[in-house]
Formats: sequence, C-alpha cells, structure tokens
Amino acid sequence: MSDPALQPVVKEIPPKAADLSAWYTAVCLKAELASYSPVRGCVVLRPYGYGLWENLQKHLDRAFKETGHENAYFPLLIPESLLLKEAEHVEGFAPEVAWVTHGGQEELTERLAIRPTSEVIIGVMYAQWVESYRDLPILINQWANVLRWEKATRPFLRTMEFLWQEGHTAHASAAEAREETEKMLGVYREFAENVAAVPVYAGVKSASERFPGAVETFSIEALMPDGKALQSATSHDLGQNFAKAYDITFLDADQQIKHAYTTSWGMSWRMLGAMIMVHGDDRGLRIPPKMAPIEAVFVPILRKGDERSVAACHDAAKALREAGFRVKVDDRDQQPGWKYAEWDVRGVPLRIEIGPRDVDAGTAVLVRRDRAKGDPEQKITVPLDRLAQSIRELLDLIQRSLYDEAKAFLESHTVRETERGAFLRACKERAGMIDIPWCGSAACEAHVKASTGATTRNTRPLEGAESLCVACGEPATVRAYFAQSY
RNA sequence: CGGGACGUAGCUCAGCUUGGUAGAGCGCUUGCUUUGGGAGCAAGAAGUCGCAGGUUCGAAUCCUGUCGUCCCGACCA
Repeated sequence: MSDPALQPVVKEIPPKAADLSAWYTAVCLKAELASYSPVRGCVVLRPYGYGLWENLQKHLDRAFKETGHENAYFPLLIPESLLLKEAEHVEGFAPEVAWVTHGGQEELTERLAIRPTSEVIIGVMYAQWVESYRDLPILINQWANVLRWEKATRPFLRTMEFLWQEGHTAHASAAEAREETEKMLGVYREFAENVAAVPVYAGVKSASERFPGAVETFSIEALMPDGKALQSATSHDLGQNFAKAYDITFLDADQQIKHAYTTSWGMSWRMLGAMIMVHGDDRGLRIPPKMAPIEAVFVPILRKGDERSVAACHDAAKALREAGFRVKVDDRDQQPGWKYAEWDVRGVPLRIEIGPRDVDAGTAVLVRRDRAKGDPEQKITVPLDRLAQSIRELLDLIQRSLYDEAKAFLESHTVRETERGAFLRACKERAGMIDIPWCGSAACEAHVKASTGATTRNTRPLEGAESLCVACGEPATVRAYFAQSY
C-alpha cells in the first residue's frame, strides 16, 4: 500500500478495470446518485441522480411529443381478474408480481397487483375509449414507477421499484402498429447515442427473449466494459393479442368490427446505469454534457486577502445561466484540490477555475473531465468575454468525444465469428458482441446459453452471403449478436 | 431461490480465535493559519457493535433465528 501506484486514484472508489461491480456500486453511492434504503432492493434516487433522470425525461419527452404522443397517468393497482386475461403475459410476469391483499384491517375479496407494467390497465381503458376507426390511433405515454419482485438487485440496473416511461398505442392496422414500434425504437436509439452518448445495436429479439404477449420485441443493446450486454430499451409490437384479451375493438370504415393492433415501449432508469458504466473512469463518473445536471462548475481560487475570484465566478455564472447553461459556483470553504476531486467523482463535464492571476488577466481556465490529468488537451485558458462560446464548443467536443470513445470500444469488441469453437469460446469469455449468422431456433439458443451463459441480444436480416448458423450448422435465417447480459 | 462472504462512529476497517463493559484512520464541529489536484495546528462531538432470542455472574466476542448488502450461479421486459 505504500506504493503510490497501488493507491486508488479516488478515495473509496476501486479501479474500474479490476472489479467493475465494486467500482459501479461505489460510484453510484459516492457521486450521490443513489442511496440504499431500508426497503430491500429499492434505492433512493438522490437529487443529483434525479437530475440525470430529469434530463433523460426532458429529451425523451420532447421526442415523444414530436412523434405525436401525449402523456397520461394510469392506476398503480391492477385487479387480479383483469391481469389474468392475457395468458402469456400473466405467465411471464407472475413470478415478479407483488400483491395487495388488505385494505386497512379488511381482507380484499379480490387481490390487487402492483403494476409490473401497464399493458393490462391501459388496455382495459383503451377498450372503453375506442369505438370507431376514427378514434385511432391512440398515442399515449406514461411516466411512472413499476414494481417487480426481483431476487438480486443493483442500483439502476435492476431494482424492485424503478422509474420508467411506458408508451402504449393502439392502431387500426398491423402495418401501422409495426411502423410505430420501429419508430419508437429509433427514438430510443437516437436518445442513447446522441444524448447519453451510448452506442447501441438495435434489432429484433429472439422468441425466447420476447416480451410476454408480444408478437415481436425490438431492443437496443449496449455493451458494458466487462463484455456483458445491457438491454437499454425495448419496443413491442403486441399485434392483436392484448386487443383480443381486453376487447379493444372498433368499427372500421368497411363496417366490420375489428380488433385494434397495439404497441408498448419503454426505457427505464437502467439507461442511467448503462451511461455510468460506459463512460466512467477511475476518478468516478463522466457524464455526457447533454445529460449533466451541472454542465460546468466554477472553482474560485483564493489568495490571502484576495477574494475577487469569488465575485468573478458569480458574475460569469450569472451570464452563463442567462445564456442557458447549467452551471454552479462551488464557493464552499474547501481546498481547490478537494473540490476538483469531488466534481471529478460526480462527473461534471467542465470545470472553470478562476484565480487571482485570471482576474488580473480577464481569463478563466477550462478543464475537461473527459481528459486525463496531464493531457495537454485537459486545460485551456480563455478570455472571460469569450467564455460562453468556449464552453459551448468544449461541451460539444466532450459530448462527441465520449461517444466516439464508447463507439470505438463497441466496435473493437464486436467480433464476427465464422467457426463454432471460436464462437463458443468468445461467448464464454465475454469477448463482447459476438456477431454470427444464426438459425433462429430456440433450441440452438438454449444450447449456447447452457454451455456459455450467452444468449442472443438481438437480430437483424442476413447480409446476403451467409448460409449456415455458426452455432449449430442449420441454415441461417438472421444475423444475431450473442453476449452474456445483465 | 442455491453456494460463498460480510454487517462495529458518517466512511473504510481493527477488536471476536482464548467472553470482562468501545478503538484507529478519514470525515464532522469550533478557532487560527491556508487555498492553481483531496492542506496544517489545536480543541471537541459522535457508536443501544444490523435486529431478536439463547448460554453466562458478565456477550461486539459463543449458539440459534431473522433482516440487509456484496460476489458466483439460477431466474428475469
């Protein structure tokens, strides 16, 4: 422990590469994103973590509105009799449903499920609202919490109660529903890559990974530093399954009564977990600027008897706020180095140092969080009257740089295998996204899972030349990414 | 849900083997000096040892149960 090289860079955060799990948990807690609570498997989302969630909401909500959706809110509790109507759905969720059995001292005649997802209660309401093809489509999103009785939990990645949004739409035709499903998958992909700076593979889930009750499930999948994949959002084409179970019918223009076609799609705070793992380093979080609750933090440097820098920071911060930036002045009574370390842990993209020398010169020092200490690109000095432009440019640069870094990792850890032995080895060793022509059979997938722990993450059409499944030798029907998953 | 580890001050942990009434570092409070990568000195506050039983004159320590956290596996939109 006396060797400085063996000391952790940040107190109480272990090196990321050595033990991703320990690093991840420590960062979530030390950056004050979340706290464990007295409730098993449930975390408190602290203000800084909630700031991340609000930025996710802001961007996604705008995208939902732009694609014609409206927000609404449905009940938390679902009567058991309603839940039982879609057999596959019930079977899929039964092990994870929590039940309300009493109201006060009185035992209920019918148990109430705490929603694990809201297809049921929303489907029941849509059945009441839809009569004519003129009532379609219904395009509604809900921001909500849901509860699933999980056995093993980790902050954001899997918690019993979690925050998410769930879109639920009903359409007059299968084609329109499918179009909606794919459109929202695109919205998620756009968000993940352009806002959270997390590159993903978008595609179709295999039958065994499909949402219970869906005709087709699409997902975006991100790759974590340990080579495991993380499903970051899903979009489901539910066909007429739920419409038939919950009687969502309409009189079409041809005077025939028809069942509607429904979709559902969701992204949860798990996306934050992906962002944390993909970008973080040994100093803590690195938050992409578009997601950062604080884009830049001012650290004034004092000199005995000279506190001009504090006022200079506040003045500059005020101007930046008026220009639309999210900035903070850290004027606490602490050493600058202490503050640097703390804001590093919390992943603020830019630090702005103003000291006596800067006050005299009318400048500020900008320090990029995405660059290492000692990197010549880490610090630049800019004139105060150009601060807004400089920050705008740097934030854009950091946003792009984080994405490029993650993209390079994904690409260098996406391996196209053509030989069975090498394929199975890559799956077992968590080499990343293992890309093969695949037969699409559940038995083949189950066999790969049993011998390596990996499953298909998602699939896409063949590129043309491939003919046989690398895993089993049967004719290939799609290309698939295999990986172990969170 | 199976296998393993852990739970002592806000944090990281020592003490437990061999029972005797609570410790360290960091953090926190106050004052002074400091401040361009986790400052220094001085004084001070802070823990029903996760919880519940049991054994014992006496339990952080031994036994049982329980709750929680982490790791591996199983399961899991």
